[in-house]
Amino acid sequence: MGDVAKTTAPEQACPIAPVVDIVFSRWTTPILWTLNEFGRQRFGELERRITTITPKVLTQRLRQLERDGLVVRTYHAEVPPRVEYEISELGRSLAPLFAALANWSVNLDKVDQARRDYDDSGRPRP
Amino acid sequence: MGDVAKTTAPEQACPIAPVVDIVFSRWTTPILWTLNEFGRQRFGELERRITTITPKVLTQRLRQLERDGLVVRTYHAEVPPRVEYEISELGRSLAPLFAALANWSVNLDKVDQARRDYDDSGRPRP
DNA sequence: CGGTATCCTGCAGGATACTG
DNA sequence: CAGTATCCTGCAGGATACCG
Repeated sequence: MGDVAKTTAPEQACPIAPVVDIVFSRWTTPILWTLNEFGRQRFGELERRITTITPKVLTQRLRQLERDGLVVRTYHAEVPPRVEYEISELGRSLAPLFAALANWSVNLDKVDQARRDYDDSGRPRP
Repeated sequence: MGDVAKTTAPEQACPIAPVVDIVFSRWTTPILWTLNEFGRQRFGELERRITTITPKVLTQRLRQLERDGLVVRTYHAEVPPRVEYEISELGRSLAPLFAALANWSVNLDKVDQARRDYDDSGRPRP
């Protein structure tokens, strides 16, 4: 014991921050969601479904997710080449999390209302 | 029916994206977590607990969270001024979500392992 | 088809200084 | 104490072009 001191990560006394970094970094949510919803699919399909992402960024994020073990990449050495991505077992273990997120969506209109209240109550105030 | 076409938000066919934007935008997690853990507290306390955040950014995020109805700000017109922040009812409704996140932390070492495997297996490969 | 390689840009967020 | 006000910078991510 001793060397895995965890270094008490600077910005976070917050134990969930590491998970957030992995799961909710930019673009990862739509990618994982899409893979989870539509199953194994090719690069181009993902590109078409996540309409505003560029191939460069899609590649970057997929690599990151693959490295983190959340996504599995399968390369088929054919002509033309075919690559398929699917969510891994570990990735699938996020499902309850995503479900919880989806459930919380019922509160979105409360957020909207709060924003309206805040905005036309002239805040920020002293 | 009809007018709430949802506009099929460009980047997301993904229904959880809006929640992610609200709850997991930069710094909001440690702030909400801290407020949830240590209860109502003053600006300075938050600043000290979230060690690497600057006052400017802390203010920005707190305002955002206040506007979204997740945090309540109370201003006491004393000398010196005293301001307290606490998590709102709506904010507290995120607790199960955070719990789910915390639970998933058990998988962090799997992620670590996956990274090690990926890295010293010489990937990315064709 | 499934990516790289380059170049470029906006803007989140840091540093620093000041105030009601 | 609890913020603003300024200024400045890095780098995530867009646009575009090309390749095995």
